[in-house]
Amino acid sequence: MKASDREAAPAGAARKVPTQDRSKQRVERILDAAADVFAEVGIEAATTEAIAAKAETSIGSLYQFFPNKKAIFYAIVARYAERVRELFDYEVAPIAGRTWQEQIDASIDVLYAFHHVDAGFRAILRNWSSGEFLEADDAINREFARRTEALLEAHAKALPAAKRRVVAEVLVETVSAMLILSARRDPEHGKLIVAEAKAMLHRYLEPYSARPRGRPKGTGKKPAK
Amino acid sequence: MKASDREAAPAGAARKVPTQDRSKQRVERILDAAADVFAEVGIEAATTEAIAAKAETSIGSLYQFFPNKKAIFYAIVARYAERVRELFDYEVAPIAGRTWQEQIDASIDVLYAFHHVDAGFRAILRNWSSGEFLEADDAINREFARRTEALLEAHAKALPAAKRRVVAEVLVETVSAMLILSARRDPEHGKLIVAEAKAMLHRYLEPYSARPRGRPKGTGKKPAK
Amino acid sequence: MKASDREAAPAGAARKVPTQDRSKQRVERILDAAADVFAEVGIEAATTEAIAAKAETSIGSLYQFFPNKKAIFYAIVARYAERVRELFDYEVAPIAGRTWQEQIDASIDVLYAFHHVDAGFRAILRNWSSGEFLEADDAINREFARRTEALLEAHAKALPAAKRRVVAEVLVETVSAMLILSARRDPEHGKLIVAEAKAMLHRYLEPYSARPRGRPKGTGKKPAK
Amino acid sequence: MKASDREAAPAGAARKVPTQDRSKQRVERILDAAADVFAEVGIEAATTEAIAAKAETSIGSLYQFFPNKKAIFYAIVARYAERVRELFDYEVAPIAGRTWQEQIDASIDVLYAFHHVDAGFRAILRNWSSGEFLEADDAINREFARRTEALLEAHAKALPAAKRRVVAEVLVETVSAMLILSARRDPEHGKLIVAEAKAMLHRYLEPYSARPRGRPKGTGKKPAK
DNA sequence: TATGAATGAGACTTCATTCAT
DNA sequence: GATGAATGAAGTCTCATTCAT
Repeated sequence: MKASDREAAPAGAARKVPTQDRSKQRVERILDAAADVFAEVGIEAATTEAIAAKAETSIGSLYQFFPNKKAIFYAIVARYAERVRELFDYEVAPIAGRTWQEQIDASIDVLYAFHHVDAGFRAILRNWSSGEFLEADDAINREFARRTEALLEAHAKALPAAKRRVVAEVLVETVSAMLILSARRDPEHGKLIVAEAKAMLHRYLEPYSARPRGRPKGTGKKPAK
Repeated sequence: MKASDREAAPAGAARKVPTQDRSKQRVERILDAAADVFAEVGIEAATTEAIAAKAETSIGSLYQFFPNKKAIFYAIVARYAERVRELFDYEVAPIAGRTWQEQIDASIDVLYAFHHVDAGFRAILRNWSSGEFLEADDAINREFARRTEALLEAHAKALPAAKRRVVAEVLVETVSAMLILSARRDPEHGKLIVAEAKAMLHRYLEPYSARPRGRPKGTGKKPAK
Repeated sequence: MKASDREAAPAGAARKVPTQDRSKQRVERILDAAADVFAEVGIEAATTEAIAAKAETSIGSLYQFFPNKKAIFYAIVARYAERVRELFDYEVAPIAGRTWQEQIDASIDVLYAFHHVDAGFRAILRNWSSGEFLEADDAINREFARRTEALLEAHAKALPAAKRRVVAEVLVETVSAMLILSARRDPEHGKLIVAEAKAMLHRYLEPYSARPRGRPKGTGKKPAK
Repeated sequence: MKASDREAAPAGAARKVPTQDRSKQRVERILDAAADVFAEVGIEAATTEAIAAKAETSIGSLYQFFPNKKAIFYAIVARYAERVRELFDYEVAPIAGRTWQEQIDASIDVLYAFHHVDAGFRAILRNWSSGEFLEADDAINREFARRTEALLEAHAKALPAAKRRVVAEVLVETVSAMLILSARRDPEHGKLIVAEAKAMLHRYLEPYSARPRGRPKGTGKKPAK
């Protein structure tokens, strides 16, 4: 009657805050391993044992830091959200002075590069995701969306605040979908897709962009009929 | 989907072609049930037994028609692809004479309505999906893409044939992503998302649209740059 | 993420009512095996796997009939309660006409014999019991107590109804304790214990026994000091 | 009122705490903690880690003093046996001059009070117990039994020495069972049970009690009758 | 052909105990 | 000595699939 005493642990955070260096490293190793395993077999099919094995740890150690499999998933999501934040801070923020088109392109390029290179990120992003993990899974996209709203506020002054959220969501999900799609095709073709995505977003945002004056009629609405 | 890895059966098609009517009905009942179960608990969490129970059959019978769980998934995907084909044939094809914008909108509306109404379709579309099922999952989107290429051929004469495939893919994945996103929000907000999606695609396709110099009224837009 | 989907099943009854003969037999085999295992290693230490093995079944079959280990325990308890009921019906009830002392003795003898012979009964009776099973464990003693109250009603007319319950409880727990104690000693000594137990209960009940007349002072109360 | 009170440091206590003493304190802390944990979750469900945590030590230290979990259990049993001995020495022995009924009652009262107040004692006493711990478990009852035999020797002169052991065992197990039973009912009802237990034992022992007219001086009580 | 009981690999998780620091 | 991270055997339970009836 051991395993059944489970109490549906909160699953929110690490079970034990790894203060010591060795522990912190081990947690990182576990997360790396989990990202790999998720990438290889998918999130549902990933087993805690496989993760522990790839992390070269015992299953017991894994459970010392994470109360259950879901917690590992959450931790990975959080880590990727953080990585993406950094990516934007270092790669996109510095060009804030350029045109908004350039900023869009830079954002996409940065994400494309990371997505291209990091299988774990691909796995997480692809996973919209089955049952258990559904709650957590758009954490990353929400993070993107928040960023995006801020950018819109700066560049799309013509856009009513209320609409900003919708536009941000549309942008983010579109980029996400395009990254996934491009990863499913060979690199050559994948790049064409990214290029098209950029074009699409440029055209989509054009009417919203702050354009001091001279837009014919310009609310961003299509002229009736 | 653990124990089934043992056999790795071909899984491609029904184990037995149901020539008899009763069999065909039973297969349909199983697929209906499976769609329901997938919708309720997700594809990985769906159990063959639950599917059989909802279909009011025995698992034994289920396995008479499908060699394994994956085959059921494939069959459902195929069935939805067929449904979508029919949907386009009946709802979109008839308005082939209207403007391409109207056709885009009609396509989206039709898909939105179906997606909105059919939980099984939502489940399948959302599932890009975990490991095992990955191979099958864009069958539906490929079907969309084929349709879309045909439409582009008719309307986007300005578009080099080579680029058509990319554009079609982009369109399809975008629509798909927007449907999923809109289903994740409350209906009110979901409709705003769909509206934005339409706007985005209109603007995206504008430059590709056949533009015999005398476009009836123009949109007031000047081609970019 | 399979095993964690557990929903704390009701655990009350068999998961599947075994209607067919083969199933019924199997359930019996499982219960027999469980009783044996419980007897050998104790209830907490008994493993479902050991039970299945001793029943010469697969663990899967075991779980087809019992949602969890606790349910097996409950089922055994219920079965023993039933057995004891039968024992009383066949062995004690027929001598209802004799003196109450003879009925007490017969009851104890019957229980002693069963307890002596059935290791599973010993295991259950001994188990007052650890944590999880506490709720269920005096099911048998409650059954005894109910019986006993009925007997008291017939024989101890002098006893206020309110007190009957207490007396019945005391009787039952005492008999139970004596059986357990006697089983812990060698048979020789064990019999002495049983004899003493009878003597004790005779003397205890004496004042309560309906004695038409001529009891020296008799309300059953100890003479005022 | 935990074990630490037991030390009653010798008058001229050294100011330098010898390491041995510190160890002893730590052992006591561990035992206190273990008793608490046993009481809270049961003996099988108690984990060494929980015990160490409650004792504010590390598991490492715990294993420095106890080779395994069973040893902790044994040590607690031994400690409770000692406590009971003290209880009798301080509470029952002083009234050795009174009637044997009063001594019985006092014994029961003392045990009832301790049992009522000390959850750890309840946990131990209830645990007759699962598998592993079975061997140790009647250490306490043996301690009772020894005491009881001595009392019988003094008061039940009519009782053949050979029978004394049996009677003592019967007494002890009965008292034990009654304590456990009373603890399982609400306090009100529990007290009725204890009262009945006293009555039962009085009547049971009556015939064994030495009843020579000339008991030394009597306590002013006149023997019944 | 249909049924559903039976199977058992394998998933997740716990916890007594060890051992490097 | 003290600490607590690490270990991994073992436990409970699930579920895809088979096969006797």
